[in-house]
Amino acid sequence: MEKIKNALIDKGIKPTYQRIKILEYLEKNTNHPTVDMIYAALYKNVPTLSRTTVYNTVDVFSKNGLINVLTITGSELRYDIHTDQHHHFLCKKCGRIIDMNIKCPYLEKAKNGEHKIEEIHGYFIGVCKDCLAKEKN
Amino acid sequence: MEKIKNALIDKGIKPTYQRIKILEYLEKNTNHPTVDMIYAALYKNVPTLSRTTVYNTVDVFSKNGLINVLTITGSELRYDIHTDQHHHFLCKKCGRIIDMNIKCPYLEKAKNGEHKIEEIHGYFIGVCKDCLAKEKN
DNA sequence: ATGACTGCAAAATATTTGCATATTC
DNA sequence: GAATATGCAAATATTTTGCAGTCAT
Repeated sequence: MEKIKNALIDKGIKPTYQRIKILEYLEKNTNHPTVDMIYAALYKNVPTLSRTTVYNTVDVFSKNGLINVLTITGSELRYDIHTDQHHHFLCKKCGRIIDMNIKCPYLEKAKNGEHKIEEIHGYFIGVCKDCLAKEKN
Repeated sequence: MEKIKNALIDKGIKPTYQRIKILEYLEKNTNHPTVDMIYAALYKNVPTLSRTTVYNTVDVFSKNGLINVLTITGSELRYDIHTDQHHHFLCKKCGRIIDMNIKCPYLEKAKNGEHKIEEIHGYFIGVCKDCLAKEKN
């Protein structure tokens, strides 16, 4: 918890109790949670927590590059601890988002174009291997 | 209009007046419109048109591969006539979505992985060249 | 102490659903 | 004529906003 606190201070973000808990949750849960999943999980231990605070906090975190925002499902935003550039796979059966470790030098090259590119996102949609296995039964 | 009608029949979609008009609009307007943009534009000439019908129709079209769904902005879904695989650039200043003609064989290779991949999406976020030019003034 | 953060309730926005009517082949 | 599509109104879900009170340094 002290480590997370310092990570926030380093970024110039005031390390409030709620923010530390939210960042802690995002570091432990790499399943790309929604705001509501973060809220529901933390509410048990932090009953005064408000959804508004979760919205505010993920907004602050993403503006400071601590986390990424995924727009992949189209119905809600999902959040992801910022690590090395990676892509995502959305299973249309179970709804899980799975990390894909693919390097794509062609996308990187686009940075030399006429527009100023700040973020690169890649994602795939299909059926994950677990759901494929279930289908066979 | 007859050509669009036949395109729908070919896909096994009943070519109703509303559907023809919506597909016609999407062919002419490659600016990746929202449902509301489609609705507002067509409402002038088709006053009985309902937003529900536009939602239904883009759903039918995307399921039949006539159009693509873009989740890039996170606040609403946007639609794009299906052409060759291409990627998108979202300008965070003006909100425009611009087509990027980049081929990325590395993303294609992911199809050989353990998950069944049906769609490949890539997008970039940044500041477009027009907004960059304006900033300099 | 002061400026930033939190949390509640209400609002705004986007999308979905139920159902009666209309349209297509 | 049967099946499908349309359109309205109401419901749902997500996210944003205004504001009063609280907390961190």
